[in-house]
Amino acid sequence: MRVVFMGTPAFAVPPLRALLDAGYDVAAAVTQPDRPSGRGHKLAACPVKALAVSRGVPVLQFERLRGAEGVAALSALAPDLFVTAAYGQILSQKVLDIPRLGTVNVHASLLPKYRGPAPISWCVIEGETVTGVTTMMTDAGVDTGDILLAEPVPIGPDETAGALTARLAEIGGALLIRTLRRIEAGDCPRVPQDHAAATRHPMLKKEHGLIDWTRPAARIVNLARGVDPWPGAWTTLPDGGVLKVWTARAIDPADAAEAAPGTVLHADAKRGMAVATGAGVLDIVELQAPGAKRMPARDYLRGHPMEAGVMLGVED
RNA sequence: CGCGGGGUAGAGCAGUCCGGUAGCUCGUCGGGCUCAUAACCCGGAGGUCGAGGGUUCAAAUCCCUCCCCCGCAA
Repeated sequence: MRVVFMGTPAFAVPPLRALLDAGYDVAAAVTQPDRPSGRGHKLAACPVKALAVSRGVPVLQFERLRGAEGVAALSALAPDLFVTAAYGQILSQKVLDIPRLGTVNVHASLLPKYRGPAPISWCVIEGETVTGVTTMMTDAGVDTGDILLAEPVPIGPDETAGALTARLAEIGGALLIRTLRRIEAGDCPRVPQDHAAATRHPMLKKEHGLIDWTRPAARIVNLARGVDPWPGAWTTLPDGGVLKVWTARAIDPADAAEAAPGTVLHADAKRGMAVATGAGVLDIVELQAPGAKRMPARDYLRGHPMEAGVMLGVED
């Protein structure tokens, strides 16, 4: 079977590797164009491109895949199937019509829940305990196509989006191969989604990491997990600097503090850093100060004494 | 050439502007005190000050080059 793979970030790497290892004829890997990024605006190849290059798979990059140039280039490959995984562009009907067998997408949630471009982060932010990977036939909508196979995956209580992404990617690679085998065998299930039960979450933005101290501590813990490694849960220090909260736990203080949400209850190298929230207290375990790398809160406090009573996240 | 912050003992930092014996808070090791403790007291070990070059009687500190880390922006 002749396949064209489309994907860009790290999540798409295991699926592509699985295709190659399973012996599929991958005619090309399509990724988002290299963009100036990172410090110094260096041009960097995305993870999928890096893998494709190392395995000798031709790489195609289109500013607009649905443009005439993209359609022509893809048609010329005469593919049986498209496989997509976090590609980053919406495929037009004209593109979807190219492969004989259609387009299979690997999506990191149990559809129809968590449609959209950042399902893993949102699952963790929302405090889900189970998510999964779904393979589906891509149609003109976003994550709306018929479901092929799905595999539930439990989310660890302390698992971050980054760690979960790595796990789901591997599971997604295996599920993809099982899906293709059954398509080839002609016995792959295919059921329409229950659109009424669908939920959709947006692309993750920097602002999604902003901590609202009036929310319960447990929710802030989930936020920190869900936006790790990007964009990170953050709040502001009195001097305007940004303090990122990477790891935290919710505690139920016996001394039931009645401080306003955002108030630092204590912050020292011995006891760590505790902040009042809308419900419960947030014990900050790992944080990141301006210009520094992430580190245990106790380490940070050794060199940066902070007085109790400081307000975090106050208005500018 | 996108903008900015940083690299000093195992950890987190001060010292750099204005050159002159390497400091702080911890950790660690040994001793003491205490019914006890994340407590307290005494003592010790531990550092090519990111790398290389230059200036100087003298460089963590001033000048040049390079490496690495972080934030913003994408």
